[in-house]
Amino acid sequence: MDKKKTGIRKERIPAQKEEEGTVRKGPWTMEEDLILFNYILNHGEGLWNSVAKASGLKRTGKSCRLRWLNYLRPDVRRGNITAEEQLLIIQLHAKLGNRWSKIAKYLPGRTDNEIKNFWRTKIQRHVKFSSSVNTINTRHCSGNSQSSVITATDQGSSSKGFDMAESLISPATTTTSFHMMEQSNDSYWNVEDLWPLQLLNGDHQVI
DNA sequence: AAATAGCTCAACCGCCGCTGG
DNA sequence: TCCAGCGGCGGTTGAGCTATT
Repeated sequence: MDKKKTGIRKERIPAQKEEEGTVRKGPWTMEEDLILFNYILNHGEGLWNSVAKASGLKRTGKSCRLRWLNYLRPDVRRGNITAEEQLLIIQLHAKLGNRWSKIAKYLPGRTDNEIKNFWRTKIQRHVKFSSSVNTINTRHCSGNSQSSVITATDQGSSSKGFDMAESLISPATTTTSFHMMEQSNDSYWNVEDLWPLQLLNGDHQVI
């Protein structure tokens, strides 16, 4: 979305006093990204609590891990989920259910968060819409959570998932439901932007 | 032009499983 | 065996954006 071009999002939580020991929450700043990026480049992934402490970021280890995995990782791909990927997601979801991290493993460069968001915003809405219009037969698809429409409780349901995948990827639906996939690939600052900056080796200098 | 409804997605929360002491 | 710490995961939230009225 273009919102990403507009700069850093407003703090979700009102700017906290930067007291010693307080944990920062909300959107990451470019400076924080750079620090984390440099740190992981130099020390590698893992031991996230140590990363959080040693890097000087006032973030939790979890937050650092999430930021790295979902955004900073060099191999992360953003936006433009292809029709093939959509099909794969649908098929895998039919097999695996809401195992987003498992599904993500089959989609190199895609994060579980991205797939989860994709499913919720695109597929689930589509299914809801379709079921209300076409009364899709979902008798065999039992829900296992509030947010799940199709699940893998029935391991033999993969073919059903495939049926739905075909229906979703059909040209008609592709042009209607999926044309909104044309989203921008950029963000506030691209990860690529951090590569030259990492030469600064984490001295917090931001151009 | 303004209001508002709808959509997207980054980030948080809470739970669970694993591991080491 | 129990417990604490940690990482990983799935669900949820809400800010910011776009589209529509």
